Amino acid sequence: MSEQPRFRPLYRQISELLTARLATGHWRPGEPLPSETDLAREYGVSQGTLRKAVDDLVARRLLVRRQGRGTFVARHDHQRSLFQFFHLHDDQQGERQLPTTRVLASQTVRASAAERHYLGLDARSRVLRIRRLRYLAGEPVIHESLSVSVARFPGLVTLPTAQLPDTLYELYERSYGVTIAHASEQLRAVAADAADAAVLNITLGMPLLEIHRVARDIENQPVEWRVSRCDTRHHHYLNELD
Amino acid sequence: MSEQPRFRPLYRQISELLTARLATGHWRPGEPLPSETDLAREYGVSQGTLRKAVDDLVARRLLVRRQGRGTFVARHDHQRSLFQFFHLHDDQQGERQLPTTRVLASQTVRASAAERHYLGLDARSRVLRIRRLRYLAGEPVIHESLSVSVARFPGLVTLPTAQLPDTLYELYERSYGVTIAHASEQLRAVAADAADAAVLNITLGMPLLEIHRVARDIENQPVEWRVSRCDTRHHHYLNELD
DNA sequence: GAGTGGTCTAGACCACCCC
DNA sequence: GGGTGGTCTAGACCACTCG
Repeated sequence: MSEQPRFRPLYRQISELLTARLATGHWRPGEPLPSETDLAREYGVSQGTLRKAVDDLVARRLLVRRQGRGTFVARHDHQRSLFQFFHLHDDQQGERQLPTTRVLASQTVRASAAERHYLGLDARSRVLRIRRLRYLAGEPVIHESLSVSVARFPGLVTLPTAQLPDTLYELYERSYGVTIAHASEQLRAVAADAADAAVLNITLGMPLLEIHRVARDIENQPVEWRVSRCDTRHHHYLNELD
Repeated sequence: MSEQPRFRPLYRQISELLTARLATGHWRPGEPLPSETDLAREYGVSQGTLRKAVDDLVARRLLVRRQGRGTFVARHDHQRSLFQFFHLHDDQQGERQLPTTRVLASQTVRASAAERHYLGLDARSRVLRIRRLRYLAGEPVIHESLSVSVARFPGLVTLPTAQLPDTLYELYERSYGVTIAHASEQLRAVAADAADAAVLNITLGMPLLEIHRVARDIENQPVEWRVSRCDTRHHHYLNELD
């Protein structure tokens, strides 16, 4: 009994066309789009309508406008990782920074039930599992495990772990044309297990902030599942409600 | 050396005028504003420009548009509390609901250093401190302490604790004309202390999700400081990143 | 100065709600 | 049917960037 929208405004249709075109990689990250007047002519609408469509993609951070220069396909640069995806802050309000990373383990295995569920995979799928330790200001703070579908990232398995960048989303985008557009996180408090204690240099059972994250691409398909366990004695997860 | 904006668009100026007018209570929560054409005429701008100004307040959830009916001052109803301010979800994706509440203690005291800091109070200010237990599906899940300035909420002190509603923001709005417009939260994992253990019916030292929240009014002045300690064995804090 | 995004207008028309 | 928000247009002009 779901309601069908009786009316789809023009700008909505156009924003969907633009989204689809972005998803196919027709324009690459960092590239400029044609000017608004050109795009408006191409789609046969006024500049105002075209702008409303672009507004939508800008709000979803798929495009970036720069006055006087043009409209560009958004990239996963440092700033975006920091503000959209990394919410852990130092308790002393110093300069924010992204963590550095050391890979602890990496293997390809049959997807577990949880991985199949969160990544939308079938029973025979294989995943690449990476376990890593992340440092802030030189101190180990995050013990993290993540999984991606091997089929979705062919060749990633053979990449030496030392060559994995700190921010994987840049790698997904640059090497595979996969753009992480949004993510949903579940937070809980858990007790440190033996593995956590060993690498984070803390005592067994100490409270950790556990973050489950499913990251999705432009078309809302799940791409990566990640569980981060964070030592919050000197850091906190910041969330602005507005 | 901060940059001065060289140019302030008309719609920005008007959205500021509208915001100021809302802050004074010129229109009350739930009330309709004049129609867009009337407001546009009043401010001497076109409907398009007036709409852009209103768009801004709608995005900040200060106003709500209802097609065919009008534009209304937003209210702190159930839905808004649930979606904007309450992020704790049951692990079994059932119907979401707001917690019920039992007040454990209530007192007025000199503001502590932390309270003065978070609420922007001076050394002699007094605060009302409330400690309460919040239940989801009948189970105690959140052990919460909150503080508000006595000066800001005169008379609240004398209200019988049994008459405090589950969602205080409705009370602030209805009885004092104070609208909570946004909040910022800091999350950490902590160990349950004796008081937590007693009321949440858990063991000492068990990991809890601690949420510090400063809630601010339309003019960005801090109104309430709150620390919630949550049992996350069967619940999680949900955050959508997009 | 040429080109881009950003603002603003006046007016027309559409979708929706309620009387 | 009358009023409200929502869409769309064509055109003008402004602010900004870069060569």
